[in-house]
Order: sequence, then C-alpha cells, then structure tokens
Amino acid sequence: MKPALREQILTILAAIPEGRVTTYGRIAAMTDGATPRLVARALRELPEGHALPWFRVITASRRLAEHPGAPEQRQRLLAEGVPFDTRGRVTAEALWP
DNA sequence: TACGTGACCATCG
DNA sequence: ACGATGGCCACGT
Repeated sequence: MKPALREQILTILAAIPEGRVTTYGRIAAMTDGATPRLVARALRELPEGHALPWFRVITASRRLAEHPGAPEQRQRLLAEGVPFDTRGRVTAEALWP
C-alpha cells in the first residue's frame, strides 16, 4: 500500500528546518516507495500560493537542480543563512537530517 | 499497451 | 574532484 506518496513527500518537505536542506533522493528514501524523480515532479506541480519550503530541496551533489525557479531558490537559501561554498555547492553541514 | 520525458542518482574514468 | 554516462521509473499521452 502506497497511499498518496505525494502526501508523504509534502509532509517531509514541511518538516525540513529553516536553514537546512535535504536532497530529492533522501526525501524519496523516507517515503514508502517514491523515487527522486517523483519528488521533483511533486515540487514542480505545487500550486503558486503554497507555504511549503520547496527551495530547501537540492541534488545529491549538493547543487541546485536546473529549473526556472533556481535563481530564486538560491536567493531564498542565502536569505535564511544556508552557506554555499565558492563553487556554488551547499556545505555538507547544512544537510538535513 | 508503448513510448517519451524529466527540479535525479550512482558509478566510472 | 568533476563531468560524462547509463540506469531507473512513475506519469502523461
């Protein structure tokens, strides 16, 4: 049984603390069978006005995925104190859990 | 049913 | 350490 993987994904998303980030793959692994691509897809389809921290999700290589909102994502992470190294990678300490 | 797609990932050179 | 490569797999059409 895999009731609304999407719901599990969003629940986990909502639990990521401010100032921390996690990856598509890690979120997927916490659910009952979602894949990283499904996580990405769930984020892409989020409605406009939602309050979920979509910007706290990055790739396994600790970079921002390529998508239209990437510039805003970078800005929002910086704004809440997530440190980036010189080459645009989020520092390992910012990873959640 | 079949096929293309993608906000990915692990592996390898 | 970093880019290229191939795999994976749920979804929509």
